[in-house]
Amino acid sequence: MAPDAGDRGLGERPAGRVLGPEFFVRDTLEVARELCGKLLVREQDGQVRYGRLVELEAYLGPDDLAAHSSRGRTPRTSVMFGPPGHAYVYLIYGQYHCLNFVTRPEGQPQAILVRALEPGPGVGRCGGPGLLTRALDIDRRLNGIPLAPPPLYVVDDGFRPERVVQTPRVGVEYSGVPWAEEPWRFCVPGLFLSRRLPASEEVRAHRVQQRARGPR
DNA sequence: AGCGGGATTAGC
DNA sequence: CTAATCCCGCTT
Repeated sequence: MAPDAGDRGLGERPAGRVLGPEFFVRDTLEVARELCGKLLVREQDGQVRYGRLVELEAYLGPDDLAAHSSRGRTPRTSVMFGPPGHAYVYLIYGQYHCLNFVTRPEGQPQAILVRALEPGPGVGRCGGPGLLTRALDIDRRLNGIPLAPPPLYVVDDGFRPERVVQTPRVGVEYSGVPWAEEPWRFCVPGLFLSRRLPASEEVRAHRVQQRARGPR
């Protein structure tokens, strides 16, 4: 008899390597860049949904004044000060949740914000940090959990993006120079980004796509 | 106890 | 450009 796994539209775990603490403990900018193109997987009630990470921002606290951890350890930000490879989830503007991956060893409060996801199986529209968490039903219940299956984890399925573009981070103007200008937003050019890239990069991305499509 | 603001989004 | 919406962190 066929086992009932994979039936009823539950979906299956994507093939690949699950990224653990040894991946996230490294230099935050390096981790952010390498996360581009990896799969974010959400498991809930036996259901598996996932999408590909296409936009991430590094927050290098405590020195980085745009990072929550720059104001010291508080109940809200305590997870950022903890061990790597954990989810830091917080509520923003009273209505949206933002998902971060904690990086660096315990005591170094750095993290990577997930800003956009190219939707995969079971994932609807999700163009922005507050919308992708809604699409994957991620909220503060998941704050502080280790990134491991289940219920939330990252998979390297072997895909390597052709290009990764860096720009300044979004919505941190208040932190002032140089923090507001550091190019710590990492994007895989294409649709699904939370915001458009600088015009020069859009043109480049368009050319790359045309070349990939081929002439005619 | 009160107050101001925010790593966002949708709508005018 | 602005309202929505509420938790958090700091001041009183």
